[in-house]
Amino acid sequence: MARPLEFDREAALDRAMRVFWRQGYQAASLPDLLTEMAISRSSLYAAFGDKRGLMLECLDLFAQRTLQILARARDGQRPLEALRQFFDRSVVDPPGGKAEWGCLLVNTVLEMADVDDGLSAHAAMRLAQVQAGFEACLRDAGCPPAQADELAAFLMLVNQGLRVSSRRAQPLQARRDQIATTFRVLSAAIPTEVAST
Amino acid sequence: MARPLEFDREAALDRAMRVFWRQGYQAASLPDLLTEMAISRSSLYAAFGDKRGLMLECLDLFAQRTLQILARARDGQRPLEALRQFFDRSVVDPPGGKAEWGCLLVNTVLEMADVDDGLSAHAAMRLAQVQAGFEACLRDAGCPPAQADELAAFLMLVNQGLRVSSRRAQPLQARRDQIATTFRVLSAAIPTEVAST
DNA sequence: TGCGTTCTGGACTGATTGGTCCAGAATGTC
DNA sequence: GACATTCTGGACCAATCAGTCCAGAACGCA
Repeated sequence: MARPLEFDREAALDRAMRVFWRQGYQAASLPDLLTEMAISRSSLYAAFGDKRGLMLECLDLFAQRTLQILARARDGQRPLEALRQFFDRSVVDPPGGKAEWGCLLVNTVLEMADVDDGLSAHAAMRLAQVQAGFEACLRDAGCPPAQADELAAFLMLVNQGLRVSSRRAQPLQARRDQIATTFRVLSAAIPTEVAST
Repeated sequence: MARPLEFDREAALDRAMRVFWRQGYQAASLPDLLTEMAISRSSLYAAFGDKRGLMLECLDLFAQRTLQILARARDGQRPLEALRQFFDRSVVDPPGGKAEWGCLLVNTVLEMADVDDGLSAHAAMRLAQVQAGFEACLRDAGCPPAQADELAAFLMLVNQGLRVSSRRAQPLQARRDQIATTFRVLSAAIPTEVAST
């Protein structure tokens, strides 16, 4: 054995994720990535395979962090309040990035559909996991399964829409208003015993 | 004067729009565009300037058609029913394209943000016009101005979310369900005199 | 200290990109 | 029919892309 470590793989992956998040997959060139990650070409290929492999790991990392946000919000919080907090956090101060970059998963689903179906589908799959998180949260709130499924799909719709709004250079307040409207509209539509749980 | 016409500019623009719509701006290569448009390189540059100029015209064309759909739906229809019809149509059989391609404006806003801010902003501006169309429709339904503004923003949120869902390979029925949920939730939240107008 | 292994910087490659250019074909006018 | 003008196909260009490769540096072990 010799020369045991190379660089901080985790930190480099985090940096790469930020580049893909901000610029998208295609526009993120190797030089862009290498500069931000502060490693050399050979190191990248040795550690992550190729650009596509790096992207897959970034998608997984982003999804994992998103699920963490949701999990933390659920901790000791009324389920519906947890969901609202999740949206607020995503749109105001996402950890490790800027709200104006939207959501890496949503960005990738759109950008890579019909370009690299595998990448798009992978992002879509992770998005489905987040939706499952919404559903679990609604069940906790006492929603019957059928309604939890329906409303989770609706919340994912709103999540996707918000992430698009985030990239439209709309003022922060406009996005806050959209969240407020969503939950006002939502709480008017679900049984009161759920809304207040 | 000599050699008066060259090719059908309008038809070529329509073909180009489909390529950008399906593949996105960056992934649509000049060869891709030229093949689909069935013209030569020189003709494209003579008629549209460059790839970016062509894209700008495609965005305008897409926006114009989207507004037409909304206008036609409003014609002799209860305003709220017109909106529902607009969403159904967009998600089921958009004219000149496939629902699975989502919305060219939404796709472009996301793809080109932080890559070509001008293009992204142009798409966002057209999207704002569509939102203004929603607002006008709600006013027709008797919404007070403040509420029309708020709900139009909410409907745009749903529109954006639906267009993302369209690219997630979700079955058509799932998207239909999301529309149904949206309007069920929506009609529970607005004054009954508006909902029934 | 010296060996063996692993990592790394940078040169290199072939393919593809958007864009330019020009010779020649096509057409309306006289 | 000849000219002037416009359009078009395809060769061409520089720049950039992702990915490969190798010589040498860096380190652990003995």
